[in-house]
Amino acid sequence: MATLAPRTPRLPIDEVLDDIVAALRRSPCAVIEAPPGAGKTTRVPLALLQAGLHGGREVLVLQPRRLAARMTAARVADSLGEPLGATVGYQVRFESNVGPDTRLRFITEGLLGRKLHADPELRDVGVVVLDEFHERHIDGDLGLALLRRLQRERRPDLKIVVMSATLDGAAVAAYLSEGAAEECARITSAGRMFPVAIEHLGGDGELHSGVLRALARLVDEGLDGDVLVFLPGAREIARTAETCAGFAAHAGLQIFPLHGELPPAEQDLAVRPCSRRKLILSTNVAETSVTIDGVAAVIDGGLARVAAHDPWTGIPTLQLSKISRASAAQRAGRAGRTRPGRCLRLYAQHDHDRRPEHTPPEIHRVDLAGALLDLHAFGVAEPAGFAWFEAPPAAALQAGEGLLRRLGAVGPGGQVTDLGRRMLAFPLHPRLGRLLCEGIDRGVPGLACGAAALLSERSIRPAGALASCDADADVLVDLADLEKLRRRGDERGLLAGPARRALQVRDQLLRALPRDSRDRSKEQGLKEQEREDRLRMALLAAFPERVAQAREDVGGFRGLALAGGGAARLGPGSVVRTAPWLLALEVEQRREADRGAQVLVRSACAIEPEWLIDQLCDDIEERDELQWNAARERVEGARELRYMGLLLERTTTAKLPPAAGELLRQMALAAGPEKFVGDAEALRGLMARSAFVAAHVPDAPVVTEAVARALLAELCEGRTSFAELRAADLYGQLLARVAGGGGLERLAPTHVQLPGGRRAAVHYEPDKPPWLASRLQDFFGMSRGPAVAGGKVPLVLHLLAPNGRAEQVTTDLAGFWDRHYPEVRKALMRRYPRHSWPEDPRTAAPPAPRR
DNA sequence: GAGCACTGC
Repeated sequence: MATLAPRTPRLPIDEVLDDIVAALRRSPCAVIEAPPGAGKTTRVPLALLQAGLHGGREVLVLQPRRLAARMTAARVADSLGEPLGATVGYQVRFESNVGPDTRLRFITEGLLGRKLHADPELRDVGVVVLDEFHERHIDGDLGLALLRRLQRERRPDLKIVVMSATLDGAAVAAYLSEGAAEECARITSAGRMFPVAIEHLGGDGELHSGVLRALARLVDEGLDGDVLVFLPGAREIARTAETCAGFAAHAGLQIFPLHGELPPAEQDLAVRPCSRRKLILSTNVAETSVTIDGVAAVIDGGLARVAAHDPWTGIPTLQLSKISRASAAQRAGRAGRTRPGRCLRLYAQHDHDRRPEHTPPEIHRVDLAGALLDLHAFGVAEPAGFAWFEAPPAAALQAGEGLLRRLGAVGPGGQVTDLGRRMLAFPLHPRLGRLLCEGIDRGVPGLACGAAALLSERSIRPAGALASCDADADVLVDLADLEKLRRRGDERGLLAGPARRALQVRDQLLRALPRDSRDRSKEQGLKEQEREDRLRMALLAAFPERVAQAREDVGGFRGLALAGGGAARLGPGSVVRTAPWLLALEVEQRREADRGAQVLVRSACAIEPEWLIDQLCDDIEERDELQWNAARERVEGARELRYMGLLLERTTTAKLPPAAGELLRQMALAAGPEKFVGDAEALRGLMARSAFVAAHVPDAPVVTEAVARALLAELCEGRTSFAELRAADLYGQLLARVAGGGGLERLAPTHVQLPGGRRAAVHYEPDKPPWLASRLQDFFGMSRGPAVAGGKVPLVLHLLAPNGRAEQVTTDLAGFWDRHYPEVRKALMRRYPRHSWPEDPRTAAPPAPRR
């Protein structure tokens, strides 16, 4: 048996290694809490192996990141004086270094799911260690739940060890003990960190000038070492670099930007020791993924961009938010790795103290479709009843399940369909799995592999690159450039790293194709236009609800109306410049403090409206009964109704096959398409606001999707009208609970009645001053907040005519605003007591915090 | 004036 080389230094965790081993002999599970510097990653797995707890099988160590899996494996192998791939090995995507004698295997969290699909009993594994569990990635959460289930049902001998730096270990221990014969053991260790002196500088003014002030202070007070600055994004980094350039040069500091889009060589520059003192301007990469030695001081801007997923629209969001206290502590700790340090926070102490303790774990934020498909494949028919470590929000579960049904991956009984099984064979999001299956069925597997690779990895073009042509799809142009890169090494206009990674993923997908679809000669025999059309149809199957219709340009951008409701803009990098109908493939809803919510489409694909009808008819006509039900659900779903309205504009029911035509006709007869569209959207808004209210107001009435659907059914059958619904106070009640008064609901309808009896969907165009718009958005959840400019409230109304056509009208509701501002102000004062709220918004400056 | 960080046979 391998033993530690004598030169290995002692670490704090060594004090408790015997306790850990003893505990695991008694109990099947253990939780180890040890702060950074304790040495848990390098010592604990090895100690378990040396104690023989693995029973001759493997010890599997889960890491959140590939780099960590590789590096720690190398360090542990080195501590044994062995090469990698002997006793100690690692395995990450595209790369593996293990041998026949390997007993300690470091893998990424994402690989565990793949291993479980290959061998549901994990027969080669004796111990699983989940490292850095406090980061709470969805793969880690899901991994823990699946391992617990496996241990209880089929592998009582399997040992589960959870290691965490800052997490409250009690919750994990309770989860692992719940209903078990043996309690889960809990062991804590000291860490090894140097003290960091933290100061709060308060923050008014902009980030970049705040950084300069803090830097000047550090230099003034005798800075000795490097400075690490945390900023939310590349844009802020560039701005701060500009602002600090002169001072830094004067103080002998060299500036290094550090963020994810930089090529590895430039990232290395920021991390490596340097002859001059460094000023490193970094995003969150430096919080967990990259460690930098020699940092004497941290300047923390207190902000980060947080990615999430909006279950109500199915659109990914990117929101600038305040970091949690745990995250702030982690950032400060970066100054105390090798010596005592300082941390200057660009926000006030009271601001810090009021922040949430932890960043919400991924399971509360992200799209669950992939995780849910895995669960179904592991035999969990009802994910809502699954023993999650922490259950995801009900709305997200419903959205994920809905998407899986719609993609045809899961049937109504929660069983994985044949199509779903085929999708599971690929390491891709279910949408992209469907894209590949559809590409195979339509005879273009090669093109589909390329498109799926591009859509699953980060963009291959620099941010801000402008469209170079007018084409049918961004992925098609990207694929042509990837081909140039592959054939001739031509990197022009591309980001070399991401482009090569996309090629690597594409090749992996090509290898994963079923044997009988690997022959690409037939595909290559097709005319180019035919091939591309087939790919675009496959994309429609993968993104069925992301249909969009072009509208007039807004501020130089192509305006889009989304089938699911709401407006979007086509990014300037997209090549889809003229197509009237398209798919929004890569979408992002941004919300920044100083401007309203914006939906930006970065990657699009032109489609023919007839395909929409074809797709619907396919679902209705050609599939079995389960599919028929799914299609019916699709048509009946509130979101679909607007989509149906758009469809009805372009076609008549006469062109449809009988069943589809009948369904459409019945629905159209029930209320008329314009009513459909209006009421469905209003209901969706109601649910969104209700969810928002429920999150902020204890005991608020909640309108669940079931209730909303029931109401919708009543509307469709003519038993009630939207006006009655509103009169019944459900809608007003909810808003009143937040706003504390009547009248406000009239500021937030998604629809209004116009003179002449026309209905209009309302989209508030955010304008200056933006601060009020962003505050109001908090009230109305998903709806765009109104804004005030010089006393005028400009509103952009998308009028939906009975034929489904939308027209855009800008109007001015200044008088309306004047009548209601006092109520709004009262509510704002209650909600944001630390700010002073002007009597008259027309003359007001942005609110300043009260001293 | 428009792109946080990760990850998968």
